[in-house]
Amino acid sequence: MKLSVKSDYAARAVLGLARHWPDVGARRAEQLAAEQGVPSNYLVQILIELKANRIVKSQRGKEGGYLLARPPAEISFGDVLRAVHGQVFDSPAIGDGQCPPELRGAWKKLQKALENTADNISFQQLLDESADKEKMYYI
Amino acid sequence: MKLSVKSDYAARAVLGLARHWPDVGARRAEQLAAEQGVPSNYLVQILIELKANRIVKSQRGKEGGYLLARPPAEISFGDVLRAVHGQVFDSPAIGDGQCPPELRGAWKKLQKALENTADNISFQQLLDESADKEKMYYI
DNA sequence: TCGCGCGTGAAATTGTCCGTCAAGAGCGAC
DNA sequence: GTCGCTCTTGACGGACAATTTCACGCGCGA
Repeated sequence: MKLSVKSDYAARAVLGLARHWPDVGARRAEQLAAEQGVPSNYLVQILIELKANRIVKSQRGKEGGYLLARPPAEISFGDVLRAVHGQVFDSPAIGDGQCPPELRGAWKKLQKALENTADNISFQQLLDESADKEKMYYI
Repeated sequence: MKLSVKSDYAARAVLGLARHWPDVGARRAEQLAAEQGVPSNYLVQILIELKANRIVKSQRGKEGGYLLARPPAEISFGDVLRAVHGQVFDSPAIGDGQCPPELRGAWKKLQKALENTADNISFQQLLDESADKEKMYYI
């Protein structure tokens, strides 16, 4: 029900990187953290998890930093959520044999609904939204 | 996002009570707890919250106990979830001014999806499901 | 008035989240 | 090769919520 700030931070970081796609240069973690209002030491941990799930890539050394591992259109909200938590949605009831089967079905329905929604939001869409909004201001 | 066992316990309790609707007698908390595999002292607290939200009623004294406050058809999963936690879905991002508006929109989309799904599952449906299943075994 | 079961709050325990820190390892520049 | 920059990794600790148990007061029927 209540999701952690971690997922929020992760989404912000990915969006921050997506805004520079397909820029060649990598972005430093600290810079990204400052820009998104996230404690940098914490963001680093999140970025590592994102990297383990092939959502971002990293580059060491001078001029190093992070960049997206694939185009924003191929990264969904669900991907990011699954990267930082194990799953998009989890209820102890689903794995509990004591739970009546009707209830388990209900929990799974909620799970499906959330996963489908999350998987259908790509970061490309978010970029397009902000682009549209700018255009509106422009007119 | 992992939701707590509390919501699971609450759902089980309501379903347990719904199975006896519209029986007149109240069901004792301890009996309900044993039947659903829930620590009884914890269940009592949950029942109090459910009562505060007009989902169940209580009766004191001998022959006392709990019973549904309204027909199972008028109790949704969303009602129960809102009773035990404050909201069905909450992200710190939604109330955070630092969060880019596109992201806030995305979080709200998830929120809406979950709430709609939860509100569209009534406990009457769950009762019907289990009835259907029994019928299938019967054939 | 007595017994039964609800009502309520407090305490103990546990676990997870959030954030920080420090030492290690790879890459490029010189 | 050495130096500086940056990621990498693991550990640590306080804060906070979830889970559970306990103790005692209250209301209802017999």
